[in-house]
Amino acid sequence: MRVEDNIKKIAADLLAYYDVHARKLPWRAPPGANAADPYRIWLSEVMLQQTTVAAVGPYFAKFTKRWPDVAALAAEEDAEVMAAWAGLGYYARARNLLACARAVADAHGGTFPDTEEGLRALPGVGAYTAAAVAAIAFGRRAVVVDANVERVVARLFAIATPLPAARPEIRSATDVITPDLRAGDFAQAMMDLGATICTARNPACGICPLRDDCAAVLTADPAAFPIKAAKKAKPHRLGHGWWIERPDGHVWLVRRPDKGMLGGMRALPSSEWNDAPDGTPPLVARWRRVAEPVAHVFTHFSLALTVHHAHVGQDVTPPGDGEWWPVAEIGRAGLPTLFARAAEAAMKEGKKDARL
DNA sequence: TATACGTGGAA
DNA sequence: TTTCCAAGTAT
Repeated sequence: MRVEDNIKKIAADLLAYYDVHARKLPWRAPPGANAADPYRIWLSEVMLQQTTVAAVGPYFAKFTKRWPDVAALAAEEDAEVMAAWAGLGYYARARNLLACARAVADAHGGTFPDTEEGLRALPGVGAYTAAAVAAIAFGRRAVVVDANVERVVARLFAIATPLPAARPEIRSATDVITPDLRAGDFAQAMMDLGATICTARNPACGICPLRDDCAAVLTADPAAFPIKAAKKAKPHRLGHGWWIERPDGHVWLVRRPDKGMLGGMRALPSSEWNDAPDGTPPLVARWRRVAEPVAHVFTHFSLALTVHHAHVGQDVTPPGDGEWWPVAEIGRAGLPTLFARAAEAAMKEGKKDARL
């Protein structure tokens, strides 16, 4: 068989597999439906960045119900969107999501650009997302490379170069096997394959539709591809958080700066997070320390947050910008997971305190 | 090119 | 328990 035929066989095999086994996902137009809605495709792609399908599901449902189109999202207030995103992580995505929605609503007349280049210029839309939306929502031929595609392609061609150095090689190999027609389906098929068969661990090579096309399956350990550079050790940091409660059952919440960890999110006042954080509370009060620090693991460090709890007078205002939030409504504040856990620990401590 | 940036589930 | 990993982007 000629090389070009072999290349075409890969796309043909994969699309045949997809026609039968495509996962049914909320952001995929059902068979026979009208063309995909670019808003829903874009929203799902942003939510899915570094995030599992299972985690995205409820958030996608919530967002599309509350904000059915890009104009509705663009018109929403920042705090509402940030709170709705709380718990999903990587909060820069939520800030960029709003910026992008407003750019589309204002600068593009409410319509998403339909080219990779136009999409790429939007906030929070990188090489992957631009290619994915161009292909899936607009039927463009685009080379879509995410972690699934990287893994599948590295195995198909047994690419021995370690990541991240292998990226250019993987991209051009993906370009070669991407068909002119159905590039969107091809991309989604690659991702389905990577998520269900060509998985990172214990790939199911025995039932893989590309088994006959795969170089790695002929090696001793197909799962070893792609080769990856060793990871750095994760440092451990300490921090303090303060739960300041008023007699009328309100707690003091701050909004974190846009840049940095948990940027733009509501939070408890807290210290810097490092080897030896300053444990000086934001105000003078009778502080109780919650016995067990809240342990939390982020992407590049782990944190033990010591939570402190105090009741203050009704007329007290802690320093800095913030707001009094009803404790009974703390679930609606949109606290990121770390601070949701800290709040939980503080409230537990508060009940103990009340019994004394 | 390397680093910052969340979270929860699986092995 | 620990480690890895999931539809990446911005700087």
